[in-house]
Amino acid sequence: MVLSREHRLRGRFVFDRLYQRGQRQHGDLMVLRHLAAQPELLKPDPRDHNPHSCRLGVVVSSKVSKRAVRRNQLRRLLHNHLSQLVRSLPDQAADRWLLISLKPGSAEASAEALLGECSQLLAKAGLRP
RNA sequence: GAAAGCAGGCGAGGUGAUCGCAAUCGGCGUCCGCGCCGGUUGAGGAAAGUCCGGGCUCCCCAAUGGCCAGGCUUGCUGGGUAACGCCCAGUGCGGGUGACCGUGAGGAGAGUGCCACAGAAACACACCGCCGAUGGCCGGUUCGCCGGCACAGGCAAGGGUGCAAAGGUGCGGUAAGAGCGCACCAGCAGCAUCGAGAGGUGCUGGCUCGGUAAACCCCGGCUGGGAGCAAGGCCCAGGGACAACGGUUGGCCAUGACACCCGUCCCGACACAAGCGCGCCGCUCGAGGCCACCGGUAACGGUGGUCCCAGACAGAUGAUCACCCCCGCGCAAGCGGAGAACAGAACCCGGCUUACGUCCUGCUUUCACCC
RNA sequence: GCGGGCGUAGCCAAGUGGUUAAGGCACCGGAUUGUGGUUCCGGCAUUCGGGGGUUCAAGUCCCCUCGUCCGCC
Repeated sequence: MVLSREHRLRGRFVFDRLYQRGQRQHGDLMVLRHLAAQPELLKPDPRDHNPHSCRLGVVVSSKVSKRAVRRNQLRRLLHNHLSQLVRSLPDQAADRWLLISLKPGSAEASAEALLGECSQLLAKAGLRP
């Protein structure tokens, strides 16, 4: 299951704002940045109907892995996980922006470790199942 | 049967279901922004490395032609191609028992440079050595000459050095020797002949020339230069008013022709910051794929038919389940296992290189065994 | 997309085609000392990232490749 359009972070200004002002939760494998939603910064798209929905993003730089296939796998794994989480917690997640950046070394970690740490960081940020 | 060589194909098996993503088509609805429903399509042989060649776009050389400079791993011959440093066929050389494979393969007889150590000498020679026929000296003499010395001189066979010592081996020849003569081999030149050519074969000749050009270089060949889709174009928001922007990347000649400044209203999402388009096009139909026939040894070409096959912009192509297919165990029911590896489009093609690899197919060689 | 550099011992590194590839730190052994440090002497068995080629000879020249760092739009 891939993130749908209304749950994706889109536009350069959105990412600039998250990097500058987002609150950070650090883990061993990744960094979580989160922020209250500011819908006016989103890249306008007429097909996007819910500006207040939860917005998610996953960043996997080429320092994580030099091979694009591995980066795609990591992105899909986390997208799947986050997509299910957003569905299970619609109320807590509304009006939140979340950005996960993987650190170098996470390419060798197992799927369980990555998803476990992801849930842990989300809990620190206030998102508990 | 084993080992090996070559050529070629394939590379997320098939069907269905559920939840999702991207593009597109149709229908319905619409507040004209879009929504819903249904259909279709959705990574690769290397998409990679970026090592070459192009297409396309803009800038510069005014344009066209030419010359020079510069550049080029361009370098046997003939062909293929839009082009190539690629491909095909052949020649020579090298390797392998063989099938077959490799090949940067012009010139050292234009010039310059280098050839460490060793060695006498590395475009030039005599250390050890051989001889001393001819001269010279000494002795003898039957006055013909003989013996000795190694002074002049001759030689480069043998030894030694080295990657390499100037044709090799053998016989003759000689004072000793030497292509000095001869036979064979290798090389060179000329002639004849075969071939489209690189070259092959044969005959004759005089006997002879170190290596290195992936050292500089010479010769032949090719070539306008530069930037790259973040190219570039369009729309407008806006900006500037004698400033801004452009005149960026070789020279010369035909030709009067590159300037002591020139041109134009200009720039344009670029203009101090803030703010203002996270705009549109380019963007996928192409030297295109597949099939058949014809020409060609082949690379490839021609004709006809047929198909439309990713176009994102924080960037899609994913997850789960069931059955069938395959393998192992088992009489069977059934149980267990594998479907991988290398790897992810970003303007597009043709090559090369590298990574990976299972399965399959065909042909051939060598060895062993049987008939 | 375009372009550039680097790779030599555990670390930092020098190296006009020609002996056995400088040097420093570290490490090891020995000497000196009652012991340790300092000092002195000796050592470090380095496929010069990997493969292939040219050459009599390659760390050096040529080609391919791997890793790594960086620049510009």
